[in-house]
Amino acid sequence: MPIQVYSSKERKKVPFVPLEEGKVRMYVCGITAYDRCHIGHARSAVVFDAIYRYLRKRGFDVLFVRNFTDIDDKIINRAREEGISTQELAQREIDNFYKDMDALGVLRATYEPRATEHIGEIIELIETLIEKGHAYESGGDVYFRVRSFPKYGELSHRNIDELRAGARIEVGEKKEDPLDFALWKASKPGEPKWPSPWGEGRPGWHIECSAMSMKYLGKTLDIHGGGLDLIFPHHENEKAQSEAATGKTFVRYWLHNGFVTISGEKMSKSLGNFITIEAILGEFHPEALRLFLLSKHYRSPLDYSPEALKETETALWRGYRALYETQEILSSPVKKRRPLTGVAEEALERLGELEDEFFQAMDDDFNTARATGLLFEGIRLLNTVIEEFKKRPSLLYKEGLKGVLEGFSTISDVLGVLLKDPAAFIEEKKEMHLRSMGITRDFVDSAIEERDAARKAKEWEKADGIRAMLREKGIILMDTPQGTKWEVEIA
RNA sequence: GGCGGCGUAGCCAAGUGGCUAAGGCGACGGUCUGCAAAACCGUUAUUCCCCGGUUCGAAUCCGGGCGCCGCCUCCA
Repeated sequence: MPIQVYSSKERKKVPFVPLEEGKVRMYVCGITAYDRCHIGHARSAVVFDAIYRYLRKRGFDVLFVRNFTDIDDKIINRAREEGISTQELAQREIDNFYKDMDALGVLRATYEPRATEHIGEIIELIETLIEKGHAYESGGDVYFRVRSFPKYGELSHRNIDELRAGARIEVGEKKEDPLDFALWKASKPGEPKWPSPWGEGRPGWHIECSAMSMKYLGKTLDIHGGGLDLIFPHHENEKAQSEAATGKTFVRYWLHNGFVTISGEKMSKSLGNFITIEAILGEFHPEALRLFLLSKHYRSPLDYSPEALKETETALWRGYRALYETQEILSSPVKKRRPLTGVAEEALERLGELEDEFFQAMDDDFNTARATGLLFEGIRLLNTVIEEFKKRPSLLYKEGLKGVLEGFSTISDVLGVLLKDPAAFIEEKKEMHLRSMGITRDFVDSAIEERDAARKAKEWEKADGIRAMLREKGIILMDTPQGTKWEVEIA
């Protein structure tokens, strides 16, 4: 069974068969580098990162391109406001992008091209379009002649006549038709500019993606992705100009992720209600954000709230705790080969089935929501096995767990969560907490010692008092057969 | 006006013709514990917005209704 993907152009799930067997050419629209990334950018990046990871896990050789738009109106305006150059601004925001993406575990693409580094390719493409009659120069600008491309509207399912009726006609219009869009813009005084056959200017927004995707991936891509809002006009225009230039299908599968809403309202830069990745990471673990973004199907809207993210973080913790205990069992010195309990045997068997089901889930239009369900079913089963081991330790548990852990790690690899060393993850959280509370490890340790003494003397009131005191500082004690351990309260 | 999506437990969320309607968070009961915490076990949707229809059989398909949302403009 091949992978099924929902393609926006067909508006249904279709079998995914790449152009060249075993190879996937994938392009995802990156950011316009003029401001910090918000949670919507995070969703797009994380979703396509999971898709990228999955395709690789599935054995494809994936060529993945994610671009940076480093020249456009918004960048020019913002740079002017800040009194810096557009290059400085773009570079700063690209650095910020990497900071956010690294925290979220988003892998680097094979190529990460920038528009300003491909002016030559852009000009060449525009020249081709002019030669073929699909574009025209007008007062230093170059426009794409939309009506020269009959299939225009095919992707976004828009009727060209209705679009024309609704388009506003600007005064002093240089276009032949209001629907035509700019491929090249003549530069105004003081703006960044590049020489071209039509005078000094800069590329329009849509043309860079066509030029760069075709440079690195060829005339036909397998997957082109981005947020739902890019379908029109951005992707429609990309498709039109690319196909007009090459006469070939530009993209075989168009994938679009749904929006992030905040309290049910659409979030966007223009509405000003956006929340940055940086702000969220000040409060929550980046992995919790990543898991949250993957916990719903990528095409559905996803509503953000701090409460929802806290729930996800709680669940993530449960996962790391289970992994930590699993690790302890694997390194424990048991030698006896006592038989597994029936409960443990069943749990291990079910655990062994999870990987196959995970592939089924991801094959079905990258259903990461179902995949996260399987991940947590796995966590519960792992804990079940751990409980049974504690009752009657046996070497057989170690062997059983080792065998099952590989399949489990396939899931966490692709989702990009639960990958850290559990002990280190827990320690990291403790360090952060101690620092923010302004207390030292010694303080906690000596309080625990004092409490242990009280417990030995059966001075329960005193012992409970110490526990309550630590609890107020967000530290939770756990009395185990191996002594008292402590953990940090979540969020 | 045109196009599209959604409505599943207290909340979030999979499932789109037939296995016990995944999973998470929360709540309650139990095991463990001096008491807790963590973890596990059990309970928490006889039913999937409402009304009709198709079918041996529907949360899933069709028709109608109600409610919510998105796109059609720069935007992940």
